Amino acid sequence: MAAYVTKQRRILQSFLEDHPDESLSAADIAKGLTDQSISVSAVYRNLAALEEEGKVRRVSRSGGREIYYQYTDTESCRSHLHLLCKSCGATYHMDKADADQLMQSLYNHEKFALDTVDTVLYGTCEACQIRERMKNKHEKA
Amino acid sequence: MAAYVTKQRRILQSFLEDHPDESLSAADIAKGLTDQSISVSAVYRNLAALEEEGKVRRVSRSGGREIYYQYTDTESCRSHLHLLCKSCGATYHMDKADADQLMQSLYNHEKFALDTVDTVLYGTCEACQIRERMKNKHEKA
DNA sequence: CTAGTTGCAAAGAGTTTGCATGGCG
DNA sequence: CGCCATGCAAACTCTTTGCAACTAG
Repeated sequence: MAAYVTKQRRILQSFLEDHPDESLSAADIAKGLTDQSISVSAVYRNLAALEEEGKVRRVSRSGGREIYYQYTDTESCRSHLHLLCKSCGATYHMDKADADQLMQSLYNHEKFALDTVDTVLYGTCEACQIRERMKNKHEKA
Repeated sequence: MAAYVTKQRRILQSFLEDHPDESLSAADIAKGLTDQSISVSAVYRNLAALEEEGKVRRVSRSGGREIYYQYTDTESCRSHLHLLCKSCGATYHMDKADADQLMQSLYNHEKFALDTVDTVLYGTCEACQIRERMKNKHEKA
């Protein structure tokens, strides 16, 4: 699958490493990589490869209208539930105990087996809540 | 927005009413409506209108690769967290108390304000878990 | 050397849109 | 009657693919 470590792959991966846990669209990535020698097709192909390797996670917002790629360096990530801020696109890890409790209650009450890889919880992170509160205040004034 | 109640709109809505809480792709819907007088564009346009009205919810699976529409008759739905079975596509409502507790812990521990409209929890429902267990048993045998 | 990878451009899938016609109220 | 919605086909966006040239190992 990832037999060769090509120049293009290194370019992409190093770009992603500079933006860990951010939500990047394919266009964002392509834009960040203009003037570096990598083609759009290579971006897509390597993104797909990295996704299979588990280093890149594909998420979507607003029911699939927007698609983002997120690079995650750490290995520990796969078992965590992820929180995605709709405002800034940053990803957070949910507290392990909370996640376990959620899975327990889901299983106990609805017999639903939660998939931690596919599930992403959307909302607003603390920084963005504050920012939005300030914006609202200004608008009202 | 939904000024006129046209024949096509009635066709679509009645089809959706026959498939409540199911995950239907645009193609599924179009297929189910061939030989009825409604065009693809009308399907898309009315789907978008129904979504704005809150009667249809757009969800996606596998990071936006697949997009589904779900019809929800009830009004009470908007405040619920939804569980989506990756296997059969059915939607379930999460127990209100569990949802509240989840939102509380998220807020207390990571100051994260969960958005119940955008968030969908993926996993496997009870029926599909049983079905998959049986399948595995047969494959091993 | 030889198989995986690249770039390009063409092909595809899925969805949206412009415009003339038709239908709801 | 006037405005909204429809159907059709063309346009669009995003992504994938075929193929010859290239390059890592």
